Amino acid sequence: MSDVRKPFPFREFEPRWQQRWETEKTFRTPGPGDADFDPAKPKYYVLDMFPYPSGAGLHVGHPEGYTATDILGRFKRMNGFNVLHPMGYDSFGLPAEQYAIKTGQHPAITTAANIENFRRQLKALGFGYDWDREIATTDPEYVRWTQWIFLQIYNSYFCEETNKARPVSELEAKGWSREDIDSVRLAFVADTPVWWSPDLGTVLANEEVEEWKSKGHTVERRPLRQWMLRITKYAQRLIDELDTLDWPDGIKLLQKNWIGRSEGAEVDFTIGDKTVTVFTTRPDTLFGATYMVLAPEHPFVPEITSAEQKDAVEAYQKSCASKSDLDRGDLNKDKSGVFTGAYATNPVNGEQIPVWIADYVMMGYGTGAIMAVPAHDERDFEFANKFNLPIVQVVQPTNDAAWQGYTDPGTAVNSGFLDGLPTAEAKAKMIDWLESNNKGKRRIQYKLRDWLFSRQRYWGEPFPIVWKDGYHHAISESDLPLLAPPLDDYKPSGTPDPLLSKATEWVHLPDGSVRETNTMPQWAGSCWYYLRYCDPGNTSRFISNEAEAYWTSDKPGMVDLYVGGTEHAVLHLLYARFWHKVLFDLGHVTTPEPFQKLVNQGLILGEDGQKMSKSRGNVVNPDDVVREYGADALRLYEMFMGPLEQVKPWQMKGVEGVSRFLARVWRVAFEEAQDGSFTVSPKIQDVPCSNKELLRVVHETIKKVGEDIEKLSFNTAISQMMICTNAFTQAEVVPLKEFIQFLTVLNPFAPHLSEEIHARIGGGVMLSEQTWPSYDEAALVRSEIEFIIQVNGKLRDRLMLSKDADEEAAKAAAFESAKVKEHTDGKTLRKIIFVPGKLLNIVAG
RNA sequence: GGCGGCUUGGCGGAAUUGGUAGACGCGCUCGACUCAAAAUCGAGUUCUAACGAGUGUGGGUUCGAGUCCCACAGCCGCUACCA
Repeated sequence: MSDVRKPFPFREFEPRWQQRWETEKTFRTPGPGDADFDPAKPKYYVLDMFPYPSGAGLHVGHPEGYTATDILGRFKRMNGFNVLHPMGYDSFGLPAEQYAIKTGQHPAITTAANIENFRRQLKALGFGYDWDREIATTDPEYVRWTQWIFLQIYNSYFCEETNKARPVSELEAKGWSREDIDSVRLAFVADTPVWWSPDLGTVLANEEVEEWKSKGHTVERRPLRQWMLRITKYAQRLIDELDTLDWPDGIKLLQKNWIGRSEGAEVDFTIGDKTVTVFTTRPDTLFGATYMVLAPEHPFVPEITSAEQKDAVEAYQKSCASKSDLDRGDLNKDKSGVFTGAYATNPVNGEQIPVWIADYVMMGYGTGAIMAVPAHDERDFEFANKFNLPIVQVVQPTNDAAWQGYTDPGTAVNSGFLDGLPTAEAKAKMIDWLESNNKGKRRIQYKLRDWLFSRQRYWGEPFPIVWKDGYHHAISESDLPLLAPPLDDYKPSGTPDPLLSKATEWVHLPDGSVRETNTMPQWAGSCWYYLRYCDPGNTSRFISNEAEAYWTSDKPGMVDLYVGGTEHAVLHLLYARFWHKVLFDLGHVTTPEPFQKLVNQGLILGEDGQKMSKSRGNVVNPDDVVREYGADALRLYEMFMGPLEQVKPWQMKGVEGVSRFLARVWRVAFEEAQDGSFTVSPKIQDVPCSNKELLRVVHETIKKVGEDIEKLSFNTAISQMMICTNAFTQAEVVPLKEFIQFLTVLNPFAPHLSEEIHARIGGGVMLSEQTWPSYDEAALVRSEIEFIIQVNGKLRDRLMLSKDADEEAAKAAAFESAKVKEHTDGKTLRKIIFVPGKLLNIVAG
């Protein structure tokens, strides 16, 4: 089937143009330091989320975003911008390592092969990337600067006064001790309970646990020494500075919810001689606290548990330890818990309340302890009912709702000095009371946790850290990049020791110090790659000041447009913002944010309307589409499917449709001879356009396509080009100048076909090097316009009238119309609505 | 449970500030070309025989609502006992 004659010879000319763009470096982007760099030219930085080069190759989701940015980039180029539109690979990652475990082959080999395949596929789609700027996060030179940035973070602390990162050398100068400095570094070591998978040989992030468990791997909870990044210090800035960005509201909200700011108070309860602090957002309900709950892992539990309850408590703790957070949540909505036998004293009224442990309280949030107010908290209410604990009303609902389980604001009752106050005021008054009596304080709590930054994998950046005498030390910058040595085998050892600990010679240094053997997570490389594109060959800095200054913008975010999938709404986009802010604080970059405008492309579903997946057998391979219909057809179809941001199903028939459109453009230009060769159509003539209607369509197309590209509304731009092509097809004469203007407009969408036609009809300089045509207002004007005539808002007739017909003229014409008369005869005229150039509505009754 | 998004012909989708609903494409029907078919070109295609009705459902505002307001339903994503 694949060898039938194609309506236009894309298999011949597409690779030829790709070759030419490559050898001539058509899309090379000059930057500061280059001989041909023009600093006066405005810049435009349009960025794709770079792919993980999997063994499966590109899927059709990749070219969706990539084509969109390519069209925009080519368009901006044609409009005089110096466009930075780069591509690279996020090439560290578990699959290459899993393959290494199976075969013993070094992951670098698999990775290189996958990158080569990705590059081939990307080039076959004709994207206008500057390939000289291509980067891979696994390149030693790239690793070097990832490690260098890590060291900047490691050598910084968060200064609360200035709300910024500062070098720890400032603390050294102030005489801080080594321990004190280590306790405030933005990169620090902590013993944290983590999810450890023995057969994968690594810890997993919370969000990875279910995925790997479902694949049959075992996962257990273990306290391990881990590197953490103190992202929580940036929580407030990460929320506040979202407002300066041109991102979809949904994504901003997602990030805000992820960071999860809540305002409330810490309240100190006492249990015997111990003080247990709880966090609450409802200090106004303190009088209604009838029991206390500690997380099962809370450190005080063993100490406060009574002898009678010891066995029950320990059994309960054990059963919780094996459950994942998800088990504790979704799968176990049913409340469970055990009484510890201890009682706590409520600081506001001295009441003794029982202390329980229950897995609905998490150690990781707040203080790991809560005061339970069952009357006004759903979870506490459920728990109290199950275990017959007292429920005391302290809020009077504002409506006639029942007070049991009423969680909305209301009026304080049974609450001593708070009685009669609305909730908001009661909260404030209680916090004042707690602070002045030294029983608690105002507290802002975030859901965001510090970032667990170490992995026990092999295929990641090693930490540029050595250990000596129990302290960690940065290695010298001149020793970067620090690369992992090849291993004899990549199988996990079955212990939580990182894989790199197998490389004993590498680990043990002559001076007696040992290397850190953890590696960085895959997120590290993607946190700053957009910076490296600006200055990829720099050997003395991660980005030169000149390149940074030129490619950055006067807006808070550096990159003008960033396009990628929603799956990165929180993690990648939050981590990259965090790193950028640290670099900003330290003076290495001049904008506070990395990405000014963000657009999420919608998922492409399979032909069956389901998510594409191997198991469903509905996956579309872009290589097949290119072979059958050509790269231009694939590009065009992906853009014609619907709005970029929308979820939409694939339809192979639709690819045929756009392919037919391209064939029609081809046939406007050429006639096919008997032998299958193409000759320029005699309809193409180098004459002024005398066809006013055709001229108008061409200029409307120039205008609309330009406007639509700016709006990223590619589907409507294509439909306009189809209209224009149909007009050319039907015209007796195709004026050369207008046809070339059309080809120029088509070029960003279908670069190969438009270049080929243009070259064959003798157009001269490559379209990719041409400027975007301007449209002529005069050509757009119609002398007569079809006016809509309504009676009582219903369409009754359409009349051709002069474009500037006034109300009187339109009215006169309307009352001539039989169709109008039919609906107005015998009625009283009440009102006339007239919209110039558009419509006349006769209100009669 | 919470948050977000979506709902327009047989299908993907168009519709400025509220102003011709269904652009463009797919599919389908008919015609031309052909011995024939494919391809191509041309015509038609929301439903209804018609009157009319029509943008998930019910209400509202307006001369006029796919678009604005209120209530409801259904799908899809993300998140999950966050105190």
